[in-house]
Formats: sequence, C-alpha cells, structure tokens
Amino acid sequence: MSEKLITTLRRPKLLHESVQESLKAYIAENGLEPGTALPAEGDLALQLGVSRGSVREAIRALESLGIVESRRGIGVFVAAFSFAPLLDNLVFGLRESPFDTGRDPGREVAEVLQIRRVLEVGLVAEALQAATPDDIDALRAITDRMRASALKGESFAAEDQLFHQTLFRKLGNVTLLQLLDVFWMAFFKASHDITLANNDPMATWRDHDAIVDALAAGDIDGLRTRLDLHY
Amino acid sequence: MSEKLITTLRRPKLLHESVQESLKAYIAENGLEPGTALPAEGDLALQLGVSRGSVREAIRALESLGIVESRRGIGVFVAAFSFAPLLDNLVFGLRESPFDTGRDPGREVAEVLQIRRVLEVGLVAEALQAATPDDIDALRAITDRMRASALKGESFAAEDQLFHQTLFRKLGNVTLLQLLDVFWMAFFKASHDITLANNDPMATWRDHDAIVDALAAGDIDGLRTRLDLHY
DNA sequence: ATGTTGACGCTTGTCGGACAAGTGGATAGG
DNA sequence: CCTATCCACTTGTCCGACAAGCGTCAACAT
Repeated sequence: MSEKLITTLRRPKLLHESVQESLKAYIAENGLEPGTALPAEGDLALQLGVSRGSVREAIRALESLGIVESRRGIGVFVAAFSFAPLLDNLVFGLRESPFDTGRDPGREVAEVLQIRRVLEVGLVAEALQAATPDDIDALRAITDRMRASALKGESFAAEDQLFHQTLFRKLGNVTLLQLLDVFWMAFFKASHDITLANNDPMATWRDHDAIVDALAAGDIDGLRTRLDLHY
Repeated sequence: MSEKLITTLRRPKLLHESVQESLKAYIAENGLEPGTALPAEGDLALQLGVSRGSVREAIRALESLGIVESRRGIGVFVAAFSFAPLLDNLVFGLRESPFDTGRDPGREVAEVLQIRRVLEVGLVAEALQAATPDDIDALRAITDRMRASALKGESFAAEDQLFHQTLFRKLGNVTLLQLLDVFWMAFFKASHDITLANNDPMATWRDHDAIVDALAAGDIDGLRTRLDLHY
C-alpha cells in the first residue's frame, strides 16, 4: 500500500536530537508526573556519553515545547502539560502564514473567530444542561465586573476570557477549555496587533449580559442566537 | 483595572531567552519569508555580544517550535509554519495530562472526538454550500478507495484523513484545516495506542459513503445527522 | 573545450574545561 | 531555640578547539 512515509528521514541522527528522544522516552516509560526532577545535566551527559552542551540543547528544545522546565540552581523538572508554550508560536506563525494572503492581514483573525464561534455555539446547549445556579451566579458576577469596568471606560480582557472559560467549564472537557483559551488569546493578541480599535466596552458587556439572561431563562435557542450575534 | 498578566514574569531575563526573542523579532520585523537564511551562529553571537552556545540554545528552542531550521554545513533558515512540529508534543502531553483521571485512559480521546464532532457538524452546512460537483466527485473517489480497501480487509487511515480534509477545504479556513488535521492525527495515534481494536472497515466506509450521498442530494439535515452518527 | 576531481573556506555539530549565579541544607554561633 | 553563615550542588554562560557536512572554484585530465 502507500507506505510513502519517508518524509524527513535522518540517516545519521544528530546527537542532540537523540538525547531529546531519550529524555522523552525516559519520561514516558517511567511515567514521571509533572514536578518530578530529572537527573542533573552533568549526570545525564555522563550516562549518555555526550557533552553537557548537547544535553543542554536537548533540554532547551524540550523546554520550548513545555515538556520540561529547568530552574536555575535547582535542576530540571517534568513540566505540567499546557498549551501555553505553544501559544507564542501559534500567534507567531499565524501573523501571515501563506504567501498569497499578504493583502489581507486580518484573515487569520477571522478564521480563528469562525472556529471559536462554531465551537461555542455548538456546545452551548450542552453547557446549559450541565450548568448549575452557582455557575450562573459566577457568570453574573463576571458581567457585573464588566459593567463596572465599562462604566469607567476601561476594557476587561481578563473578564472576557474568564467568562467564556466559566461558561464551558462544566462540560468537563479540559482539552476544549485549553483550546478555547488558546484561541481566545490568539484572537486577543492578533486583534490587538492589527486593529487597535477595540469595540465599545459597553456593547461588549451587553452581549455577555444577554447571554447570561438567556442561560438563566433556559432559553436554548435564544442562547445560541445571542452567542452567534456576539461574534 | 485587572492587569494581572504577570503570569510568567522573568525579572532578570535569561540570556538565551533574550536571544530567542531577538531572533523572533528579527524575523518578524524584517518580514523574512520561509527559506531565508539567517546570519551564521558566529556572527549572531558577535553582534549580540553573547557566546555561540547561547545562540545555539536559542536556535534549538526556535527549531523545536518549527520557526527556524538549521542545516549542518549550510546555515540557519526561516522555516515554513506548520503544526507538525507541535503535533508530537501534543500527543505526548495528551497521553495522560491531569492527575485525577488515571483510571480513565481514554478520556482525552473522547474529548478530542467531541471537539471534532462539534467542529464538523457545525460547519458541514457551510461546506455544503461551498462545495462544487468536483468536490463531490473527489469525495466519492475517496470512498471508492475506502471500499476497495475494506473489501480486502485493510484499513484506510490515509483516506479517512483525506476525506475530512477534502470535505472542509472549500471553506478557505486554513487554520481550521490544520486544526482538524492535528486532531485527526491526535485521535488516530491515541486510539491506536489505547484501544487497538479499530472499528469494522466496512462500517466505516458506509458511514463516509452515506455522508457523500447526503452531500450530493443537498440534504443538510441528513448530512448533519449522518456526520453526527459517524462519531 | 569539457568534464572530473580535489582543495579550500564556510557553516553547523560536538567536545572539554572553566567560572558566575542561584538555591537549599548543614553548620556554627547567638 | 533561633539566626546567620558557609558550602555543596545545580543551572547559566563563556571560551577555545576540532570534527563533519556542504558549496565553490581552481587545477587537472581527457
């Protein structure tokens, strides 16, 4: 069959790449939990028979991926998985990925927005079913803080992010929550870089407040409509 | 206001991290396209006033993120953006992210599947509108190859991936396509690691074929239903 | 004249040692 | 018992050196 997976074959594998794989295998095979300390760079270099520089380069690569975390004067530790380390690269690569769209710098923002819209609109019904009165109270508290900030003419990025996170928390899908977080930040950073003209804070607050209203009333259709209009 | 974005503040910034940012800024500000060569490590070290080791560590971190690519004996080049370098880390971190779910090794798979379902079901209507007869022919050709493989008792992972990619290609949302690709591969790898019992190939083929039928008939509701049942 | 081969310079890859900077615990002093 | 200091250990950074891979160009052979 189509066994054409010879994509990027490295014959004589580079040393720091081998060390990288060795470290990943060491973590995976031993089932090391986040926070576990790895052997010191010197020990690793000694055990693997390579120089400390090669070990350091491997650690640096794994660190940028969020797999390990090195703390000066203490040691190297297994890091808790998070999308955050990948975010910077995401927005970096998102600024202008393909070549043929140079005339449309806001295209990636629109794409991210479309993905967020589909995800949230498609899941808000389930979020309504899973929501408890406590969740509604928490959302209302967030919109209250939004209004307070809006009245002072301030923006409320943190509250906006927290709102969408709280709305879908009860679904129990942590991957979804992280993904929404990534896209929220990607949208935030990108829109801040390109169109510095943020929307009217009061209008944004009313959008969120109307969503909470529909949520409290159990109005699924209205909820979908309000959320859709929000985008 | 709530300017609590002090998340990961490094007071005395580490040297190789500064070099990293400097390189990213150099690429972004000069608008360097993929394939462009960067100054040699030695030159960079000289210009930045740091050692070559620090420059190398920064390059190694950027390389693992897919931002640059260093070729031995030639130089360091700006890499084309791709989710591929991040995929390994994604599946690596997805194997068992949180601590409290050790008894449910398939939870992440279910989460990824839910995200894919919402995305595809929520966007299939727009995909129908954007689809041309050529697209339907292409999809039918894929399902034909699926049936041929299924009759021989073989699986058809590549065709499965291509099917979903073709279905949403006309939306013109490359970010979405890459995301679906990432999640498809994450699901494929994860499900292959955990539950080695893949579904019946014939049943999988019938699922996809029914989707093409509904697509050709312009039956939006049936399309949504079939796609939903597929998951 | 043309094709081949070899040397050379440039690049990244790897090594070893050295010192600075930061952390945490042991230890001596109050 | 509490406190301050010292010390072993770790990561961070630097320097110099050599190996390995690549491209160019000149000298050579045909």
